[in-house]
Amino acid sequence: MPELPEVQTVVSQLERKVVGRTIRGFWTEWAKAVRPSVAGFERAVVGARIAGVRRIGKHIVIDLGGGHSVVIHLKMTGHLLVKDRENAKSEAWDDPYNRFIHHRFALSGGTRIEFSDMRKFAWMEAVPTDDVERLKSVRALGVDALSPRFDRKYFNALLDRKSGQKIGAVLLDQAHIAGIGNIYRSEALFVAAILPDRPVATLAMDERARLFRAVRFVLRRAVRYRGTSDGDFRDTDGLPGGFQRHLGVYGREGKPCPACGTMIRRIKIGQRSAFFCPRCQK
DNA sequence: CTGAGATCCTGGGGGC
DNA sequence: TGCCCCCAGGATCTCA
Repeated sequence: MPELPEVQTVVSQLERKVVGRTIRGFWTEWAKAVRPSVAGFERAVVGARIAGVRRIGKHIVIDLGGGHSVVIHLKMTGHLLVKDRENAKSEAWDDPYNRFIHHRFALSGGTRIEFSDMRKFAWMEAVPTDDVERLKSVRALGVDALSPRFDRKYFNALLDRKSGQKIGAVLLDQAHIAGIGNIYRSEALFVAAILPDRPVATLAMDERARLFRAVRFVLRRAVRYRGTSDGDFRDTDGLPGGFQRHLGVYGREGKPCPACGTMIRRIKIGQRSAFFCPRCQK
């Protein structure tokens, strides 16, 4: 599932491959995912030059020369695939991703961006660039987990406010810290050696400090590995990431903890699975 | 403010 | 082998 590291991987690759190109055409077969409407979207993007690509939490923002931006959320199974004349026949484009291409951008120079999404939860919206921050789903975000604004002070103030909640729930809430999803909340808590259902109020100062460092450490490391392809994440080349080989606990229920060999367990926190080692994490 | 549950989708896994 | 059911998951919305 695309979380911060996966989205950052896509954004970095798009920056390299499509900035400077002009959008020549747009096609879609799933209008529900296109806002404000297919016609409005087309008007904003066709003919515009791609000026830059950036990330806000798990959102991808493609800034266009004409004063508009395209905001994209990949949700669980969205993929952006960049195909050009050289790689169009690559084996990496095998199913299943090609089967679920619902939108396609034709760019200058024969390049295409194909948007595949098996579950059809992903969406994109064309808005004036000045209004990106005012988009409801962007405005609702807390501080990005890898931005300098996410610091110990912010984290401490947040935990002071959320003392009654479970730490696993706080990490997942995008309104507090943007970018952490189900994979990296479990991984960060494992690295910090803290149980996911600990009430925030029970965390000692050294545990808070450890968790803050663990969040940044895990996310940065996952970005370096081009994300986790536990399920179906693929980068813009159709290639899986590499961080799944370095997961400590996520998706490993019943398997031995890499640190101590104890069986990894799973519980529900905030309606979602949280994985942990009952021995390493306190 | 908080948490629970439903919703949006569809492939895949488990059970029979 | 085949069918049915349920689950996964990000985010939003409604309801208690």
